[in-house]
Amino acid sequence: MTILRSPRLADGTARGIPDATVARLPVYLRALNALAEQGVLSCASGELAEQAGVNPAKLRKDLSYLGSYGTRGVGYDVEYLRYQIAREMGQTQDWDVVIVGVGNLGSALSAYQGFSTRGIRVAALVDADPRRVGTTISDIVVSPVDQLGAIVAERRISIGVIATPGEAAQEVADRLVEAGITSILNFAPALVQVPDGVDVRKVDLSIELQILAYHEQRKTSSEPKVIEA
Amino acid sequence: MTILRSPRLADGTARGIPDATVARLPVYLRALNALAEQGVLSCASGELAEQAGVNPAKLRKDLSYLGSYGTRGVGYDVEYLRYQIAREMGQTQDWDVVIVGVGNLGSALSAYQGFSTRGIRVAALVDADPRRVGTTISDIVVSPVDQLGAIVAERRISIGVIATPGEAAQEVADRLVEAGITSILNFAPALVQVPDGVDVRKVDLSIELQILAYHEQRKTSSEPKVIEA
DNA sequence: CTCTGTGAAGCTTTTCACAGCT
DNA sequence: AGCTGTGAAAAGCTTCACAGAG
Repeated sequence: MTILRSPRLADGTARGIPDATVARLPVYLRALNALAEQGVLSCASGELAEQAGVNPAKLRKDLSYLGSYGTRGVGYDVEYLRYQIAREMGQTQDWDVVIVGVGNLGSALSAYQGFSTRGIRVAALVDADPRRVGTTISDIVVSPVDQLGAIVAERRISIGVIATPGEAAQEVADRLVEAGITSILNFAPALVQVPDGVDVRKVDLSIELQILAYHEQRKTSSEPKVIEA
Repeated sequence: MTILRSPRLADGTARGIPDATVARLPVYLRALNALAEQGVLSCASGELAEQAGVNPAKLRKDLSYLGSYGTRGVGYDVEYLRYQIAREMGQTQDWDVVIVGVGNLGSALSAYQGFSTRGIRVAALVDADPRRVGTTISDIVVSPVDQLGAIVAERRISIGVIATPGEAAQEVADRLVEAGITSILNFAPALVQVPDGVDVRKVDLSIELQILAYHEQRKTSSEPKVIEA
């Protein structure tokens, strides 16, 4: 898991945006799209921040890493800012992804409506189970794992999604890396080891619920704050 | 979105574990389970940290917020530590959750194998579409939205999962809150507003891929680092 | 000697508050 | 006057390095 960092390079365009900011830029993009749909042409940091669910100062600081795209005394041009963020995020092109594992989760991801409007295209599906190979899911024919290399090369895919059970995750990651994938989104409840230069992000569905359960427990158990004599 | 914080209370048991630590405790729990399955009875912070994919110092610091459960010169008793973390996380009980929206994602979540072993039980499914109401998914009959209050009260559910399209998210959140839910996991690509005292966590599938795409873009574009004359 | 538990240092992220542009 | 862009302060998180228990 390599997360490239270079806090602030002093060359032409400002480079090296903090991770926390990168994670929020897609949120701003969505907020700007919502405003654009409502016909809003221009907005102040406060309005955009509200749409995005962040504090206005944080929003301005985040945007300042990209450049000075606002107008003092006025605010931001919705369309212009939208384009600038999209460009910075690499969203002026579409990104093809391959999903490995077409069980319930993999199938749900293949059908997910939210991807296409965010520059993500599910380009290929792969599964190890011969009974699933050849079936069609969301208009895509499922390929066998051993064709991964060919698919990735032919379609120039650089992002892979692991949607298999935890036990298979490491082997799938190895195959993805071998096939030339350099970014992996891992939904399997397992750590995967990858060589330098390959990024991995992990989404763990149980962990999110476990964190909520923790807070839930504290809400109910800490209510009677009795001081003992 | 209320995230309760109280950095360090000086009462009996150490209270107020940092958010970052809470988010990692389930990872340690999984690592400990893996070690227990391999028959390992005791382990040092280094081994456990490796299993969990973190730095040993961070692991020890995290555990120190719970208490002193290790033995100097030796390490941690796997079973004992597992129990202590589980207790802290509220995992000595099972948590019932209700999933709203049984489209592809909701169905996948209902069938997700990883929940049961982590103390999460999908207790009810709800959908607004009358064609889905009454169908059975993963052995659970889908109920109509207007029964949410009754279901939540009867089964004493405190955690709700939103797996609807973005447009429906706010209304679903309102209904969940009205029904008495105090923790929400939101998979819909939209912000939801909730009153104080209700926790919301958000998982956004596109955003994770957009972040990977950003790093991917920089990998390829910054390769030829040519200095101009 | 080994490995934990933890102050202290270092780094990142957030928030404040205001100078400066329009 | 209004709102951005940003240094500087504050808060939070990670890592170091070592005292101290076994």
